[in-house]
Amino acid sequence: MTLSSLLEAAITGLVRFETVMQKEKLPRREREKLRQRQEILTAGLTLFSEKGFHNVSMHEIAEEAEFAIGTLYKFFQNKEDLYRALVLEQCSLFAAAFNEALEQGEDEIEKLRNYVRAQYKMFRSHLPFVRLFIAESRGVSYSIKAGLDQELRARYYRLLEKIASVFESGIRNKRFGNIASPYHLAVSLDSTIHAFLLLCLDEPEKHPFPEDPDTILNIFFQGMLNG
Amino acid sequence: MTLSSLLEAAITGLVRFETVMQKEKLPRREREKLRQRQEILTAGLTLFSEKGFHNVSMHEIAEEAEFAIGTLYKFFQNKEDLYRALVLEQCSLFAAAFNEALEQGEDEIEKLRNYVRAQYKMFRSHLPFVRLFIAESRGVSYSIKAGLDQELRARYYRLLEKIASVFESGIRNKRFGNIASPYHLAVSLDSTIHAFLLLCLDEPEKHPFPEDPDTILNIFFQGMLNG
DNA sequence: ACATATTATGACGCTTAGTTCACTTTTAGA
DNA sequence: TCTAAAAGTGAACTAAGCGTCATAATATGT
Repeated sequence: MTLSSLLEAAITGLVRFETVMQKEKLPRREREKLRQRQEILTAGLTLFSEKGFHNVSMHEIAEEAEFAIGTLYKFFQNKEDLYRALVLEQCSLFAAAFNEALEQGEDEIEKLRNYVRAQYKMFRSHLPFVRLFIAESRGVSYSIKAGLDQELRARYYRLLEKIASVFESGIRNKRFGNIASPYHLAVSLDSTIHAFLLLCLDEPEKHPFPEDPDTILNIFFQGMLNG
Repeated sequence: MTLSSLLEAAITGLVRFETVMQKEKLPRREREKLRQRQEILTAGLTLFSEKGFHNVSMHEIAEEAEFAIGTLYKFFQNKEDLYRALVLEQCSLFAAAFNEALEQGEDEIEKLRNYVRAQYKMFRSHLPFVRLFIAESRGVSYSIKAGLDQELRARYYRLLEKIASVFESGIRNKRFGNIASPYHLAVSLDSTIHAFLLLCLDEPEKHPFPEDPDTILNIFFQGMLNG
């Protein structure tokens, strides 16, 4: 397995990056390179999340990562390439966590609870990336969007389908009432979770994220219409 | 009433811009200036929404608006100032429409229906701005964020409070069950509407926005838990 | 019609930042 | 130890675009 195919796999979301780094027995030099690459990405993440894509220069990233500018260009074709790699890698972590959560759990309700928990957990443990992503995953550059947004959007739709399939299965076996299309329910649940996380990001003490996932889920589980 | 105070009012969202332009009897030259200003803003909106803040130059805006660059600087201190004015003006239109919607309607349910309808209506009639806002309201530049984001966030929180008050009143007079805090319900409803609109923006034929507002509202009105 | 004030213009200066590449340093094998 | 290849470096090149300001055009009042 070559370095580039490993990177490819990591980027595609098949393998977690850490796993790649630890498990595979690459020649020492290759492992070293991979670690350096990672350090550059980390520096980039830090800076991008603090100041935004357009307000961070390659010089800054180089300085933060303690490399010369030229070195960055040994790893990444250009600034966009670096950014793209960074975002895709992080997104893969998120995707893996969410997919896993939706597969764990006895019944549909438990799967959904796990999903809410996973969102919160990833959110908390990856704040810089969350900030970066929320801030400008969509607005960075229309040329980046072309390559990156498409891939990410496709992934997001896949995730929505997966959530929808949980609702669908719950409706099929009568655990849930058939109050709306599974897809609509998925969209609604997911956006609600995000909204709560966003508010929490803004002012954690004013809008704390509910510890109990049912605080959110009950909005969907219990109807509010009387009479 | 001076020009600047009128602009101030328009920006603060107290008066619609068109109203300002038509009703008030300003000296001819002043009205002319206002129209020119508006033309520049429109040019800016078009370009920003197509290419994003950082990929549009002042030269381009000048060309699109058919003015010389220097002229833009007679109206706006700099590029950020222009952008800020643009966003605030558009946001005021949205705020006015949403607030009005939430005030019209016999009961709480009708108010919420009106709100959903208003969101869709504004969305459809202001697509360029929607695109711009979604794409990079947050990621433009951290210096803009400071001034603009704060103001807009405050407005958004006010809107959420207003939606929450509708839920609260509905719960108080027993029309709604007390299944979650009014604020949580507001957050959830609003984010759901946005999510639907967003999907619709991406692929209108695949994710059409539901004509009937109850398609969305029923997710909240009718609980889905059986047994 | 003329003079003066106001407004519009766009070539140019200056800064910033992405990228390159000739050179230095390090590594690895003979 | 020596040498060739690989990796690392950062000064310098280049491009882009913001904002200025001296000048031209236009409007206003006499």
